[in-house]
Amino acid sequence: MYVTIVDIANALGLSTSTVSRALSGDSKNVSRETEKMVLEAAERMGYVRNELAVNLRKSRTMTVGVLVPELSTDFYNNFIAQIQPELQNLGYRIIVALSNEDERRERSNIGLLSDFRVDGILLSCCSNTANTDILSDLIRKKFPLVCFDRTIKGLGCSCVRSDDYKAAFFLMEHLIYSGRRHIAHFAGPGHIRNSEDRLHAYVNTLSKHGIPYDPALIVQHGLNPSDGAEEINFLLDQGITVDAVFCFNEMQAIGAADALQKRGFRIPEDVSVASMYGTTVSTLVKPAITSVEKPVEKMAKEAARIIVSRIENPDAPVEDVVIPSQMYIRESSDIVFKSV
Amino acid sequence: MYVTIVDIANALGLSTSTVSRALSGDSKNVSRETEKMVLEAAERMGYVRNELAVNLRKSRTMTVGVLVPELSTDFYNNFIAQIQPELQNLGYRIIVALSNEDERRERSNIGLLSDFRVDGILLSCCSNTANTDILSDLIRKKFPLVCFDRTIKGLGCSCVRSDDYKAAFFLMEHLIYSGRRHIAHFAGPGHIRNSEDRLHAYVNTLSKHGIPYDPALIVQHGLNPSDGAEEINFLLDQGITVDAVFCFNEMQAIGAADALQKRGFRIPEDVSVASMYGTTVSTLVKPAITSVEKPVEKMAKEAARIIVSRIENPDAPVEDVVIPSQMYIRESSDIVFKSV
DNA sequence: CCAATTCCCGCAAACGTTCCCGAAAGTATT
DNA sequence: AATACTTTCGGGAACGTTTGCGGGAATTGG
Repeated sequence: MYVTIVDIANALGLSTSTVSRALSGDSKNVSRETEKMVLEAAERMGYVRNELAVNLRKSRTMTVGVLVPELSTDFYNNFIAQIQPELQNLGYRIIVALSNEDERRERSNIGLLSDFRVDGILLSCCSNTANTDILSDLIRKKFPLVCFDRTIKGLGCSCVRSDDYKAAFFLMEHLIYSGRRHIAHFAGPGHIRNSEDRLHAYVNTLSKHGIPYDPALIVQHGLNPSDGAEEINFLLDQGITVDAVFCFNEMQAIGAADALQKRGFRIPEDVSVASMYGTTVSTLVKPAITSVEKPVEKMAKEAARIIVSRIENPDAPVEDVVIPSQMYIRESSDIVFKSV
Repeated sequence: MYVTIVDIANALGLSTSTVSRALSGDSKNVSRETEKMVLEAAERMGYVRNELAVNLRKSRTMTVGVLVPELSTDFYNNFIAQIQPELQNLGYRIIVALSNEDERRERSNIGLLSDFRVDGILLSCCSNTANTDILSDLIRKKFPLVCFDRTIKGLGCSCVRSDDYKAAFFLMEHLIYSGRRHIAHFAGPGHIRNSEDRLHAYVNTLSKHGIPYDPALIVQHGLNPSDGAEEINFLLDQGITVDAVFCFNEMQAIGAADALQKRGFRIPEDVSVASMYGTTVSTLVKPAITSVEKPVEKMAKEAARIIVSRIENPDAPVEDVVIPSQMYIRESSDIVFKSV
């Protein structure tokens, strides 16, 4: 079906070695003329090189697997869109696998990727990844693994993440400076580092500004708009006073804002809403949601750099790069603007 | 680095053939005991089978390439999320490549996928795909290729798409039945079938209802919110009367709605806005945008079925399945509701 | 007890490359 | 003119697996 270097060699009366060398541009081991001849024949005969055989021989695939929990968030598909050309420039292709926030599928995907002999894996674990045995196994074997965005504590692998703590801190200070005292926090899934960082920031910012910390204001439920609505209603139904909501993600914030408006609250006059890591959706919605944005391009660049450095040198030092985010104050919390 | 069947064979004093057979469950050529022995040894020694070698030997990769123009739209990432388990059930894995709406990258990605010897390609071409020579080449070679969503006319390959014509038709009738006569159309990129179908539906629905067709009401610009805003402003600045906007996509519609409101128009009282193929964003925005929704799961199911049928039988008949969509009337055009 | 099956298993070739090694010829150095 | 080096090429093993073929041992039937 396909034409191989053997066919070319036969057609030209050369050996496969020479053809192989000509094709891979090993110019100092093959004469100008034969090289040209081979290249032309290859073109004419419609040769496409079989990467399978190359990889088998070289035991490298020049491929990195990107394993993400989902693709529906802007962050992940932007990240993938950014990292692909980045790695392509470095000579690597990517293969994307997704776990749909299901730990079992995450495990099976890791198996799939290593079956495929990818040279490295870029991982953002799913929200309920509990047992990290396969991961530590990979790391022990010095397999190039780098975590991004959602990282796991105590796993001795390189990771690139945004500075959740600082971002959450600034967001909280913004709310506090605009006069809010009863700030609810809709938390994220328990064990991933991001949730913890944000929660710590929440607590610490309150204490820094001498605002009493009330555990009842922290709700942990889900990540969708409907969850956000439920969470705010849960608080209000108990008669708890809330003048600001600090959400784990954009979707929660949108749902909460909607529910608040339905109950007659004005945003931001009565209640401010802010969220971590908004995307374009935050700007399209009314009111537009105040949020911090993750520096996707930078994260992709760093992740690409680190993974190939690990691939090319398994003993490269473990890196933990954190990349600062940018806050965008929008209508949902822009009290100063409104009061002017 | 990795343990192979040779290692297992040596450790057990067997031949590689036997080990291979035991591992691949060829139970009638290997005794119960040896099979058990091999399986245990494999487990114990941490054997993972090298798919590269398998594929080289079998000249199959059990992989289908999914080539999409982008990942940021809900449709594409949903499609991928849906098709992955679908194909996994059929024994295939997927590798995702994206062209970023760039024809050159599309071409190079097709090269990449065929280098990789994927068994088939699922393609949604990018908006400016002009020369289809490589595609017809693939088809001529009986390479399993199926187009989805964005299809190209005259290419003799199987495709699965939604019924753009009918969907656009119903959307238009909905606008007309609610009393609209000056309906603008924000068109899509020229040569892809979808744009054409929608435009035809636009024209035909008007004529069916005896509404004069005014070319000035058709604008073709871009696909983003800002484009939608520009397009509506372009019309209004000329003094053209518009009482409804029929958009190619959701983002245009959101931008247009926003621009209309900024100019003091009420939606839907003064102007209705409707769009093809909205996603959850359409429901989050205010006003929520009336749209038709693509049946992603069904499309993914069909695409999976067709591609493997072609892989397993290259002479399978060419199929062109169209899948009906569902209209959701939302605030942006819900005049009946408002007037009651 | 012999012939015909059946059951296991090993041998070796094959998939399409790459790359080490050596051969032959030419070129430069002494 | 002998030596050393360079250039160009072919031979052949190797990557890890599958699989057709053949053969010896065990089982069966008469």
